[in-house]
Amino acid sequence: MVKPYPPANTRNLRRTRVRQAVLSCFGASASPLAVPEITRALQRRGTKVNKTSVYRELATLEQARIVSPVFFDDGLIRYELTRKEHHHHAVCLSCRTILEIPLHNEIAKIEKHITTNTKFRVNRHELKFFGVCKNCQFIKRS
Amino acid sequence: MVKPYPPANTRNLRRTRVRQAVLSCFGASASPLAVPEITRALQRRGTKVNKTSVYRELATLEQARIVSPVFFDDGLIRYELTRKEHHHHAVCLSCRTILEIPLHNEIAKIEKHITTNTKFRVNRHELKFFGVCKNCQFIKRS
DNA sequence: TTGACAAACGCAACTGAGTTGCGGTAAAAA
DNA sequence: TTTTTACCGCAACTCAGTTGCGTTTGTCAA
Repeated sequence: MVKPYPPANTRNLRRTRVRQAVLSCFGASASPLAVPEITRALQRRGTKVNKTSVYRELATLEQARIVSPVFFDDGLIRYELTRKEHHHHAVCLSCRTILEIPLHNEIAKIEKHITTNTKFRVNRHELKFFGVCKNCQFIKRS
Repeated sequence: MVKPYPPANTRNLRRTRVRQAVLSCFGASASPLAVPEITRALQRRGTKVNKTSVYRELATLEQARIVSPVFFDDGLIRYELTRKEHHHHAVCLSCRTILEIPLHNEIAKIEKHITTNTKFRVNRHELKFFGVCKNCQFIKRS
């Protein structure tokens, strides 16, 4: 299990059926997950959960800093376990696998450049790459 | 009017009421526009348009390379007039204004770095900044 | 162990973006 | 003017995400 950072606010977080089920999905997946994916995954393994509960569970886990939202271009709100190190994502357009790419220093430099040049105060950024992963480059497509 | 790039495929594009109305919105706005925004803007000025027509119009304009989609984190698909120069966006979280920031070389360097290190072939990327623009930094909030 | 209380849950109904099918309208060519 | 077909509007739909509300359940204190 990955340790959350910053220290999660787990006060008042009960050990419940839905919570454990949702967290187990994150433990089993390398990629960020959206509600429909979580719901389907749990249904497949026979765990019945209401979608409203999953939405609320993710809101709770986000507030507790246990998960963080990730946005791609399909309109879904995905979540991943909160990490200490800021990182970026590379989405394989063939198999939809999501690679993690840490680029802390490079972007920090760019942010400084923007602030000094345009007076826009940058709070946060989002950077993602779309392309084809190592594996899929060697797979013939029908 | 900004010249589109690459050269737009305007064959079979008729000069119609909805098309002119939608294009006029892009001419009047510095920020990327989503369908609900376009529809509301046109209604405000008394131009009645069906939302389905606007969706289809944007699909047509995108295929003709006249507009390009832009994605932020609110789930809406926005569009802007296609530009020759690739650029990035900075979203002011206070007034929702969208600044344009060209960073061509910096990101190209990073992409090369990724390809050589991870063998992930990058097709395109998306980079956006969120923060407070120059103007809003000097406005007191209630 | 039990009772109380708040957190958590499920259900139904809703919102709002985006899509589809189809029949009617109109721009532009013949 | 006629013909062709791009374009348009309407109704009905899908699907992610939200809200209200009544019920269940985990936890803690007595």
